[in-house]
Amino acid sequence: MFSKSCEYAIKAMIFVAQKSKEEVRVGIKEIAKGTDAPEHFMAKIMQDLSRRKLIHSVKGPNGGFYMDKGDLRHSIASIVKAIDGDVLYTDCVLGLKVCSEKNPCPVHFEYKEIKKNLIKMIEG
Amino acid sequence: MFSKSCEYAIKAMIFVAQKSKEEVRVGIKEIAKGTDAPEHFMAKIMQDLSRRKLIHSVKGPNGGFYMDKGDLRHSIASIVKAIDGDVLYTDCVLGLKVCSEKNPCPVHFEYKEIKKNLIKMIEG
DNA sequence: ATAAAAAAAGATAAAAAACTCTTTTTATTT
DNA sequence: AAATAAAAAGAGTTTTTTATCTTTTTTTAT
Repeated sequence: MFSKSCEYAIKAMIFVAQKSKEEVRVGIKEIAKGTDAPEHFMAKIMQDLSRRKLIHSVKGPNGGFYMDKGDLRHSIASIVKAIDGDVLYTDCVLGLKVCSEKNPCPVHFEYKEIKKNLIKMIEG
Repeated sequence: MFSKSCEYAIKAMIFVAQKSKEEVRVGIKEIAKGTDAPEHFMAKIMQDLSRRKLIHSVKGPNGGFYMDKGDLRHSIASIVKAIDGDVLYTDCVLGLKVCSEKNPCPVHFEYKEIKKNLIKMIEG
């Protein structure tokens, strides 16, 4: 459903969110350990999330990642969009290039409902 | 959601199913063309499907792939299971290793319903 | 200055996708 | 029957993508 990167990103955001409630900044090592993800891979993902303003970071000693009030309001959907793009929103489940209301794939209309729920889920 | 192989497999099965209604056997080339998939990659997938008895094949001149009455009754689910295994059935959407009723991920219960519908969709 | 941290760039490894070549089977032709 | 050719089956290689690791740079508190 989601890429590895995206799964790690979601885990990391949840992890940092919890720490941020305690007003604590967390370093990449701690995040990697707390989500059992490979440290350097996670580092790259955190950079992405920070570049896309889903999370805050401060460099230097005592630095680390944290989320402010605004960041905490972000949905899982915004993480997914940031990392995987919006394929979930736009693409046919069966991967057909031509799949639309007028030219539907065999599961088009059934999936339409499911997709709606999926989106509701990650935006909730 | 599904792997490329799986998407191709589904397309191929639909393609062959249509032809089989006309009592026609189709060769790998025709299948590849009809689904715009790479021919040799598709060949491998068709071998898989045939090995797993989801489709029939005959070698030699005028040979090709076809589906009998029984094959036509197969659901998309059986194709997915044959190619991708049953990750869809068993794994956590967020990819958590520990995710269960007792130890649920943040979307566990919401996804539970969605998964039910997804399964209904591909088994229908 | 020093050291601790993230940011950035780029290399390597693993997995998935795509391709090539060889073998086996079998209907058709001679 | 034997030879031929058409097709799938199978084994193995290359390419592409995704995931992971390494090294260097920048920032900043001490």
